[in-house]
Amino acid sequence: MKMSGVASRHLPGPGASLAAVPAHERVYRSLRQRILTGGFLPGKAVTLRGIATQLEVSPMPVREAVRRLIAERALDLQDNRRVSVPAMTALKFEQILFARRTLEPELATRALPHITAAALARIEALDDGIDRAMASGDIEGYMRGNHDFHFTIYRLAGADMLLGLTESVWLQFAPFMRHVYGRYGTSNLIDQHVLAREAIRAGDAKGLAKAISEDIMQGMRFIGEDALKG
Amino acid sequence: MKMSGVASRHLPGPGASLAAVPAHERVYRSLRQRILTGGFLPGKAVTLRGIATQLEVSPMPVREAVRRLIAERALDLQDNRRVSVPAMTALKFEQILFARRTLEPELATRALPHITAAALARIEALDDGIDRAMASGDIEGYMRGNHDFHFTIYRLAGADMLLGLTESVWLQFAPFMRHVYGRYGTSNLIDQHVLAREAIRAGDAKGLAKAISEDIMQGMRFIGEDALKG
DNA sequence: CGTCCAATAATGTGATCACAAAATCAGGTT
DNA sequence: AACCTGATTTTGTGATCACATTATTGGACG
Repeated sequence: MKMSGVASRHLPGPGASLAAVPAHERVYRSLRQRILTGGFLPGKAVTLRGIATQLEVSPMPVREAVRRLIAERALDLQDNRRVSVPAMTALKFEQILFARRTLEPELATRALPHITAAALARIEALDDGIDRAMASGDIEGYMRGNHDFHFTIYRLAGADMLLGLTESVWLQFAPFMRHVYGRYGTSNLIDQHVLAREAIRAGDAKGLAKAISEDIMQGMRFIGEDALKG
Repeated sequence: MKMSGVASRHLPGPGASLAAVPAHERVYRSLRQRILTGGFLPGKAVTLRGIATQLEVSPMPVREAVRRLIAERALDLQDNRRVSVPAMTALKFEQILFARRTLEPELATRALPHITAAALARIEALDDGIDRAMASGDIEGYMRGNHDFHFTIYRLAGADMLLGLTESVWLQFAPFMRHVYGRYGTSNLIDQHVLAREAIRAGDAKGLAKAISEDIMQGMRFIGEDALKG
C-alpha cells in the first residue's frame, strides 16, 4: 500500500487535540515498549521497512526512532549496518548490575520524601497488578508492571538526568527479563516489592534502598543464570 | 547551491579506502566534538539546515545525528521543536556531580590493571599537551585534551556500557567547561592530574580513584560558581 | 546430497520535495 | 518610542525516489 503523492498526507485524524505527537515519537515509544516487554529476539535483525510497514508509517520516522534507540544502547548497529537487540555478555551483565545497584537505590532514596499517600496507593496498585499478571500468566503485563512499579517510584526523585541513565540501563537488560518471569515466586525468596512498600510506609530510607537493591540482585541473578550460562 | 538530481551523488572521493563512514556518523562526530569543546552557546537554537550547510551535507544525515545527540542529552528538543544545548540548572548540576563521582573513579579503578607503560606514556603526553594548550591560550585544545586524558584512562577499563553512561554525562557539562579554563592553575590548587599519574605509576588504585574524584570536585566547583550563580 | 556462484531481492543511506507550524520582519497605530 | 498585527521567511517533519551494498535465492556442477 503506497500513498499516491500528496493524497492523505499529514492527516491529523480525529484525536489530534493538542500538541500532536510526531510520528517518530510514536514509533519510538512503540519500539521502546516492545523492547521493554521482551518483544524482540536478541540478535535477530530488525529492518526499517519492516517496522515501517507494521506501524503504518514511512521508513523515515522509523529511522529517527531507531537511531535514538541505538544511542540509548537499546539497539545495536552491527558493522553490516543491520540493527538488532544486542546479546547479553558476561561483561555487560556485570556492568549493568553495578549501574543498577548504584543508581536505583539512590533514586529510591531521593524519591522517598516525595511519595505522597496517593502516590503510594498507585505504587501498591501497580504491585498488585504484577501479582495478577503473574497469576493469569500474562508475561507482558508482568514485565510492564515491574517496569512501572520501579519507575513510578524513581520518577518522584525529581532527578531527570539520573533517571535517564537508568532508563538506558533497563533497555539493555529488559529483553532478557522474560526468563525471570517463570521463576517469580517459585522459589522461597522474600518478596522485595512488599518490603519496599513497607519501607515507604515507614519512611525508612535505608530499608527502601535495601529492598530495591535486593530486588535487583534477585532479578539479575535469574537473568545471569539464563542468558549467560543457558 | 543545490545539487541537480543525480549528479555528483555518493561520490566516494579519493579517500574512501575502507568501510566508508556514513555521513550521519561524520556529522555526529563533528557536532559532538563541537559540543565537547564548548562550540555551542547554551540555549541558542541550532537549525538542521544551518548545520547541513556548514558541513556541506543534506539536512537528512544531520537529522539523524541530532536525534542521536538528543537521546544522549547533549542536545535538548524544546516543545517548540527547536534544538539547543540545554542550560545548566542547580538540579542537573548536582546529579551530574553524583554521576561523575560514582562512575569515573570506578572506571579509573577498573582501568588501572590494564594501563601498560605505553598507555601511561600516552596519558602523560596528553596531560603535557593540556599544559601546553594552557600556556598558549588554546582553550579548545585544553578542553579536548582534558577529555582525552580522562577517557584514554577510562577506555582501558573495558567497560563499554559504563563508559557510554559517562560519555553522556560529559556531553551535559562540557559546554560549561570554558569557564574552568581561566581558573586552571591560577589558584593554589593541587594538580590532580599529576597525582593521578603518580598513582598509576605506583599501581595505587585508591590513590587514583581519589585523584580523579578530587579533579572532578575542583572542575565542577568552577562550573557551579560560574554557570549557576554567574 | 552438498557446494559454489550468478542473479535477484531486500536493506540502509542520502537527496529532494511538500507542507504545516513557528519565528521573524514591516508597517501602521497609539 | 513601544505595541500590536499582518505578511513573509524559516524550520522541522514526513514521504518518496535513487543508488550502492548486503543478503537471499536458485540452479548447475561436483
